[in-house]
Amino acid sequence: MFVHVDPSNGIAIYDQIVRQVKFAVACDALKPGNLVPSVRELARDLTVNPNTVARAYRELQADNVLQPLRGTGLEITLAAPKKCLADRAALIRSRLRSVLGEARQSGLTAEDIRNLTEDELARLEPQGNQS
Amino acid sequence: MFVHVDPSNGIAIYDQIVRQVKFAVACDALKPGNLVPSVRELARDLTVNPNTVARAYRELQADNVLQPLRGTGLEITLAAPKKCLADRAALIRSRLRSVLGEARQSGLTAEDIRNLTEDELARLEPQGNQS
Amino acid sequence: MFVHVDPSNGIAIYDQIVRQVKFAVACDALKPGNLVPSVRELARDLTVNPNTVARAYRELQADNVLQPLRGTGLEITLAAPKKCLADRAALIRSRLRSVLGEARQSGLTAEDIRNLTEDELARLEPQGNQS
Amino acid sequence: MFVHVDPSNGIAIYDQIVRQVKFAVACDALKPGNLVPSVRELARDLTVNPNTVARAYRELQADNVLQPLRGTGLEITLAAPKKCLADRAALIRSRLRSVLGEARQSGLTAEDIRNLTEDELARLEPQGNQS
DNA sequence: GTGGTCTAGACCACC
DNA sequence: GTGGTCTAGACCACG
Repeated sequence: MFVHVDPSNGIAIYDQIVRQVKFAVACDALKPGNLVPSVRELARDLTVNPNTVARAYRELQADNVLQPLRGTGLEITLAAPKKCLADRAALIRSRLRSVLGEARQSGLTAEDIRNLTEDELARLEPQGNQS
Repeated sequence: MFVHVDPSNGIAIYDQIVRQVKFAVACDALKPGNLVPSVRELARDLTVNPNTVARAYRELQADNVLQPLRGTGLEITLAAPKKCLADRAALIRSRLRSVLGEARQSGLTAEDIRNLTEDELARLEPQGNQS
Repeated sequence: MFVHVDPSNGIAIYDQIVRQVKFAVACDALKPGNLVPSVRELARDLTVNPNTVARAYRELQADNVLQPLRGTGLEITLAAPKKCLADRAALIRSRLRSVLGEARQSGLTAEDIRNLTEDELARLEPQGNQS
Repeated sequence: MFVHVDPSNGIAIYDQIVRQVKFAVACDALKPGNLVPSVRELARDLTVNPNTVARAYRELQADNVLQPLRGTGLEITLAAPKKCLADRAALIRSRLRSVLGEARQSGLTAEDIRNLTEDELARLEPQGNQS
């Protein structure tokens, strides 16, 4: 299963589902034409209210990531991978911008920030080396 | 005045006040022993309910940034500057870590991230050049 | 129900609630994962304003005793029992120290204090014999 | 001077003055017939609002610790020493009772409490050995 | 239903 | 004048 939710981490559950579906699409774990689990099935697996799953799927349809397949379920759209990758990149860029802006405001020099970044990149290398 | 709030930016008003006071302390704009504006005065200036300001000040007391002088007002504590600087640094480090982590997960190479960072730093240079 | 408040005993109502919840946790009457009564329910039971209960619960969250389950309620955290027991012990130790210090300052001998203590312990024995 | 106030320790300033005068009387540092400093003088020395000192003296008169000496000032009454000692003893007894009660409620045995008490008494011995 | 935020207005003790 | 507490009632997002 590609979704896990934590009801006590502050992020809305429906939003956790939305993000993880998008992430799975961005990673090619879900490809266009694949069916996502039914609302009831996913709700049971996550021990979550079906309304919550339905809301997540509704948002994913509004975002053109999912589309209904008449009488069958919801499938990943053709446009989804491109969209999810773009969304993710835009999100990262905006978060990076905001944290760098705050860092500068706090009096860190550009050099300080480069060093911090290298530190953190070095910590990340060993594991997720998808580059 | 060192506080401005935007009631429609998603962040709770009381929290905007908390953050800005801490920021002002971190910047030495507010020093230990200084009195912050009274609850009523700040509420009037921000056209916000006094309870909202009081809540912000209460949280700042819980964080040991403000200290009551009975019948007189609230003053910045001696420990505040150290605390606010440390908080700010820790916050930036953790946010940087999380955004870099996500960037790597999304398949960006360390080099991609360095380039993105340099782009954003270059955009920030002209203005807030406090380094 | 594990909370009773006395609006006229000098201690703020929200603080009475905070203390009693912590006490209930320290006594294992509330265990990690248990939900506390909803803000509105407890407010009704105590015939107190919901904001007052909400404030108490907010402080308990700040103290890492309660944790929100979005849309569901507030649960006792895993760390709560340890924290509440430690808090209580530390509180008692510090109060005992301060009263003994004052007693000595007032010219009571160690023996006087021992006698006073035994008197009071004897008065307490019959009732709350939880030892 | 026998009074020191800390405006930021949570206890009302007027109350700090009241307590310290009573304590000085209980210790024989102030004896019946001694004059206390004038309101203005004490207010200047403590850099405190004269109203605050006046209020403290008013309470001390109400408690029959001070009495006006026509056109001269306020003097310690004859009854003051006995009263201050008794007050202090009563206060200590009630605080001891409350902390012991809480300790028992928390599950400490009488023996635990005796040990705690001995520990704290031992810590106090070296210094204030007025017994 | 749940908690979170905000407004409005009251009363208190303290300086 | 100051902060602290409490009440009352509104609106929001979430499940």
